[in-house]
Amino acid sequence: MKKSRITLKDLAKELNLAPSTISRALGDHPAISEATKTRVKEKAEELAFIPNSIASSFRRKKTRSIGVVVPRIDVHFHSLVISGIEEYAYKKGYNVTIFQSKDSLTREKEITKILQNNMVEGVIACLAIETKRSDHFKNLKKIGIPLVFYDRVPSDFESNKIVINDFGAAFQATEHLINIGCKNIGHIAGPQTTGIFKARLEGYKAALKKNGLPFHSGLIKYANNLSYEEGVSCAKDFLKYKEPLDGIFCANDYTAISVIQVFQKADYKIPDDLSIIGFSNYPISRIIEPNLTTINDRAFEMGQAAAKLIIRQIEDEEVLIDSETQSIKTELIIRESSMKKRAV
Amino acid sequence: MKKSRITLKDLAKELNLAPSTISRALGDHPAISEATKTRVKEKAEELAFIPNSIASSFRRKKTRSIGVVVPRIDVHFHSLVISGIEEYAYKKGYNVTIFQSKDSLTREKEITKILQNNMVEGVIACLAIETKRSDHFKNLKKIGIPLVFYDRVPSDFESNKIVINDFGAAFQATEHLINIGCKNIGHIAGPQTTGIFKARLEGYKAALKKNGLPFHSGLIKYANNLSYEEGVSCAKDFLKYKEPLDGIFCANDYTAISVIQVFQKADYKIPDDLSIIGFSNYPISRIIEPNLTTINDRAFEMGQAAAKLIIRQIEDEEVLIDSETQSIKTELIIRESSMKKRAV
DNA sequence: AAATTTAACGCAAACGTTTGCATTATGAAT
DNA sequence: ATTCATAATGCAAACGTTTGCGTTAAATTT
Repeated sequence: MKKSRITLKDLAKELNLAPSTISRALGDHPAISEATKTRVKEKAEELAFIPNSIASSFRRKKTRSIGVVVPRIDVHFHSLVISGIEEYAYKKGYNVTIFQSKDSLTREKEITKILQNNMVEGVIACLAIETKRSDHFKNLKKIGIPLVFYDRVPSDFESNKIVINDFGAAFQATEHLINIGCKNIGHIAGPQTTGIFKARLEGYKAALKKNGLPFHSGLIKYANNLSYEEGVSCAKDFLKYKEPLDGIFCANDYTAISVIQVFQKADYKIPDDLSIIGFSNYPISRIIEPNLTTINDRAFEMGQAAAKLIIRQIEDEEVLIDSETQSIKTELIIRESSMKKRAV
Repeated sequence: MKKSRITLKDLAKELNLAPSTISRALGDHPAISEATKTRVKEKAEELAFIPNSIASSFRRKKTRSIGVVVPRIDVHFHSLVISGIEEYAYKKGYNVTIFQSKDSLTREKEITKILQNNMVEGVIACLAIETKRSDHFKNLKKIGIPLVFYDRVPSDFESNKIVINDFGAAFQATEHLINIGCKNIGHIAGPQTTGIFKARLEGYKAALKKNGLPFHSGLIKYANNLSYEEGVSCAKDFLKYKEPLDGIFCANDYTAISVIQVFQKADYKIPDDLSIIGFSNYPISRIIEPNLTTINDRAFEMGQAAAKLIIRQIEDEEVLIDSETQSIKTELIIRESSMKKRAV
């Protein structure tokens, strides 16, 4: 098990050169002649020399790795973001280390503590649901570790953010329902303690208002975790509403699918009697019948953008920008669940 | 940005102690008196001392991190495995660094090369689809890095593996169809170059054979990537089969759902006319109507088992076991798609 | 021919922590 | 009073790489 591996010094001895020369030769330093460079590289190849990246990291104080803190890896949205991060980071020669907070504040605090150990050069994070105050992240920033948040971003301090325009997307979705002729439009909202769900609700309301549609509080159902099961119960409530709904915009796809199924069982024709729109473009949305109209939140691209931003922050010597917020363009994907056959 | 952080030496000077004493005090070494231990710890707290884990890793040759190589992070199965890995690793004080091969052999080779840089103490991997020979992983093993494969494991060299009994699970699923009265059972098979799909096909065949059901090659459709779309086309082929099928076992959930939808459109009643079973217990399987009977492949538990195994290998001084294969128990989840209303 | 530049490489320190061994002080045993 | 064990701490090297600066020899200029 314990093989002592070849070091740069070994190479040096073998070639009768100084370690510094080896180091520079392998790093293509201009002050080394081409001749010795190839000599060194050949010998390195021959002896299967593998540089000790830990020693290197230690010496230059650069680990070329970034930490990612997500609520849960197995939530499709986050796995897409991570994929985007890895994709970009890999290209740039960075590797990514993952932590899941499991939406627990305590665990998130633990993680931020761990991340202070010089392990990572930058941190990308999505706040845990439980997190209201993010001082633990401030500590990271304080010791000079660049920080980028995505999706659920802190509201209590300035920082780099990758977000989508939840308000705009919700507005667009709701207005689409209005445009196809819906008059009684409901909304399944997420927990209002979280900014993105608040924004989606506001977008919904704004679209109603702009188009002169009345708004009743009964048209909104609040869900805590937007699970499929919660969606079912919200949908059943909607069924009992005083007048029949003809459109529902849901804060995510799972609840939207609940609505489809519940209303179908109640003999509603989708989309003719009721049009439905979800949020996130989960794989299931193009499989469920009718296919679900939804918002493509471009999770993968968010990840890429986050990685790009954090790496720029890491590498730029002179950071002039104190903080930056990027809003990724969303897209309304219109599918069957909002295509009425009757003319409008 | 560039704050020079407090080091262990600084602490030592501050307290008029030797660095070695500080190190030992913080590490609760028995040879240090309780008095100085608390003195040191208090000062450390006061000055917000954060140990430099890179320096530590460098000195002790232990990084406490494990590398994970997956085809794609955003495939639900893998994100669940990663979640399981992170969960266990985190508890044990390890962190996990993720790489995606994107199912490309070249990229996988690049990654294994990177992983030789002393960065990680162990590697957990699932082979890329393209990978037939896994010499690049042998290199890792050669330099003493413990290796654990999961799901798609190499067949060309001995190594630690976390698998499920694909044969047994397929056998159980098929036999369940037989038990509820199916006589003409089809199978949508995955690429036969991959061991797990081969085993699922074999399990299907074995169940037919054991129960005296005839087997026709027309009962099997081969898919390359088992996508939803491929499933649709396989299902349409099945519709044209000389005699009507009454049961179909699919190598994954997506194709099973295609089958449900295609046959429903052809006015089949599911499960009465046709019973269907998928594989993997994807979230969609409990949402689609009728709910899909499927195999729980326990991805999360596989991840946990892989992490447990790799950490044991890392920490055990005397590794007596050369290689170990763990087979995780699967579970047939019976849902509506295989519950016939007529008695059998 | 002497002075100066340039090219190529070596020296040695440094990064922050850990650890085997040595040292000192303290109390116990002879 | 001396020896011996024990407890608590210090010394210094080591881990492998990088880097500023010094050195040498060759090439160029005056």
